[in-house]
Amino acid sequence: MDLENMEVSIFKALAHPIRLKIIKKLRDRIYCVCEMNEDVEFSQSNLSQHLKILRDAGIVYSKKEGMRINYYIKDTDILKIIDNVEDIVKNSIKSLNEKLGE
Amino acid sequence: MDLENMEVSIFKALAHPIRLKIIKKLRDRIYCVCEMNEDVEFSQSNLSQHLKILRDAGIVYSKKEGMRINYYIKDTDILKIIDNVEDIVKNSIKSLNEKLGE
DNA sequence: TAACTATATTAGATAATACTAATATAGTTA
DNA sequence: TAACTATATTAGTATTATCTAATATAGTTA
Repeated sequence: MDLENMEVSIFKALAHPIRLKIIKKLRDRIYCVCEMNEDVEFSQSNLSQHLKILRDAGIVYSKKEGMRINYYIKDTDILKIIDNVEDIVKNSIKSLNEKLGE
Repeated sequence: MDLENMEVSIFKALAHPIRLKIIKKLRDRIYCVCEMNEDVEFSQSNLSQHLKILRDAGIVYSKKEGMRINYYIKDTDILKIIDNVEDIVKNSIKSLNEKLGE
């Protein structure tokens, strides 16, 4: 796979509400799959598939620890991207509100 | 649309090789649609549809200038994200090569 | 070793996205 | 005003992604 496609596959991995939520959770601390499964509205197999997509994109990795499999952010640089996109959205809403208030 | 979904729609917009290529072109200078169409392997309507997706995501905007419609990066903060993802991919390849060389 | 726990994988249905070809729009030049 | 240029939109098809349900794996405890 070439550079361009690797970049696209990272964006694809980020481009889903469930996966974005998972990454944001892992920003704060480690989670095992069972914990993630708790506060999630969809099936266990679906969560597992999303985790695989994140693993394949090189964004997270998993480690067996005791009974559980814990997930970690692999490349914390990815968090910069998340921060950036959060800022972009917040700013675009802010400037929209300013326009409406004029 | 809530914040989370706006973030996802930005990532979705970035998650396609053609659209990523368009954004990278526009990083350097303004392009009209006709120019973009030239060095592109797919149909004009397809390009137009991708441009619409980028417009709808708030990443680019278009302006009629003379006969042409020129495209611009709307929010240059988006370029930081592109830069970040390029770095992430380059670094991951670099560290992979280092591991192989050990 | 049987039952249990935690997680992953597969198969198949449904939904979303991307593509091409055809058509529409709107401004321009002959 | 007819033909032309640049771009957008629509319709239909093909491809890809997502979801659920079922099944598999592998370690653990009774």
